[in-house]
Amino acid sequence: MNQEDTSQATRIQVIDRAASLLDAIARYPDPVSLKILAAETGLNVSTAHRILASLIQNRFVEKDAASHYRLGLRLLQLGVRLHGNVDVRAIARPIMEDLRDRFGESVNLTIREGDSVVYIEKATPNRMIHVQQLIGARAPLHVTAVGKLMLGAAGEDAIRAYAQRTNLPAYTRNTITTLPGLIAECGQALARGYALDNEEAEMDVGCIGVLIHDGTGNVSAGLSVSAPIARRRLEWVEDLMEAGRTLSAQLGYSVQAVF
Amino acid sequence: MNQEDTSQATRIQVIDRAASLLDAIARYPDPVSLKILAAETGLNVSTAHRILASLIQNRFVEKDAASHYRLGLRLLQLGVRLHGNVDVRAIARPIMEDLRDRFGESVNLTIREGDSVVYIEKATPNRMIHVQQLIGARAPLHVTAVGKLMLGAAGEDAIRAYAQRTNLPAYTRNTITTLPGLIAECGQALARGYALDNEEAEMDVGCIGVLIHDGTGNVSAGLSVSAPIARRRLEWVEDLMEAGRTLSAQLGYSVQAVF
DNA sequence: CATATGTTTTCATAATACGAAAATACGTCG
DNA sequence: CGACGTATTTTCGTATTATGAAAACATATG
Repeated sequence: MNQEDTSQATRIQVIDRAASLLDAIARYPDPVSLKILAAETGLNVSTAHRILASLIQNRFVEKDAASHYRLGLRLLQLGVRLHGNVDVRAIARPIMEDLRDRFGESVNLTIREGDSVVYIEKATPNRMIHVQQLIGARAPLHVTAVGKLMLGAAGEDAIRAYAQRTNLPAYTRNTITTLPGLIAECGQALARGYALDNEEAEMDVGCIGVLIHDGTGNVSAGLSVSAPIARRRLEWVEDLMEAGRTLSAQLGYSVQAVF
Repeated sequence: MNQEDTSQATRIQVIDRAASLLDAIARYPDPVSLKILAAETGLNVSTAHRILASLIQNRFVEKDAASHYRLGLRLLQLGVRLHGNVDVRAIARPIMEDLRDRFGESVNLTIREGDSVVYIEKATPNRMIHVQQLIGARAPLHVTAVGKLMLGAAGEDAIRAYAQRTNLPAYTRNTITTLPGLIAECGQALARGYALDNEEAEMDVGCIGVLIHDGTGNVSAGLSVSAPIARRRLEWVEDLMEAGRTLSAQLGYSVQAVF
């Protein structure tokens, strides 16, 4: 009598519903009415109302004078406390700002989650035209510079498994969609220490990415510059790699292991 | 048979429990075991396990190889999309960084929530010793510079009600704990356009704060510098007020209304 | 003022989340 | 290596809990 369960495990209905309400609210830039939220989530109005009331009590949601709902501050409070990443972000910020000023382009910090990279921090320049990435946004590994490095670091078997799972969907006509092509690209990128994204995620956008390692030697994040393809300069590679080394060092990474 | 309900309204058990699990996880800097989480929240292990599994499916929580739990990226994703405040933060950041460089001290952006101010953005200097405020942290209105301005802007009746509700708890020996004292202080602060905090929240910490207004003329946030009291300079007041005016203007506030 | 539209509350009911206990996994020490 | 202690995960009958239809209430609209 229920819809197919996305992942077969035992789900908790209310939590799934609460999550979809939060998503629905997030989708709108302005506070949203109960009516709309109920419609968007397919919930009965009274159910939606009750769940929202509970979310309000827990400060995940706020309600304004007109009974319109918006996200609550508890989310911010929890969001900035994300394990470990909080350190990377704090440490990375000055470095990112420096790069942004040097290049005059957007600099992003990403981490891997599943088969995606997630943007966790950004520094954007004051130019009219620059590449904008929303914090929390995601992109598949094989269409981003940092993602390809992460795949390379994960090894050939992992790349095969990734390709199998995702089928390497194309985002632009430059997206790498063949397994041999991806393996070659990731390996090469890893070997030279940086990766390029030549309009593979979006036309007219080019990136350069490097990996960040933490104290235990694991890949903990990725640092990248994104620019309109015509403005991207390969001269940035050196600065970017240097910044990556600095950041990794500040996280306790020592390069010795390589030799 | 149940515990007293904190707020008499109809609560949803699972959501309350999920929220307290999230809080428990947030309390620890490192990933936490199920055992501990169950103990902290007073939940049955199997219940905690089930709820956590659901939170994981919804990406609010992650589980590492050792079955230890940490906060998930969905929180970040949602946290940065907070209505409206997202604008203030984005617009304020460069201004805050400028002030930080000018003063060499921590600059904070706060908003009011209930009887507290909540820190929503900060810019910290590179000095060894500086005042640290965690984003999402809270402080009562009457012990902070910005809070006193907000009280002043809310009017004398509101101050009375606030005093009644909170009883004006003392945080240091400088905290204002009398109603007449608070009314006088808030009124004066509002009139001159800035407020001081002279070690009222924490000994050795002094602040200067100003209000930020949005396009509709409402108080939307507060901007403040925090410094070790010995380093705080009243000369900063002008710069800070100017920054506040700039920020308010960028949010669409026009001063004309005052006259 | 009447009508329409949206929000909030109520309440009987069925479905849902509960938790004790069993099963499984993981270490650790003799 | 095997046996014991500890933590995690799964199972399953049951009672509690969340559900949603409908009624009451609030707010806009013509």
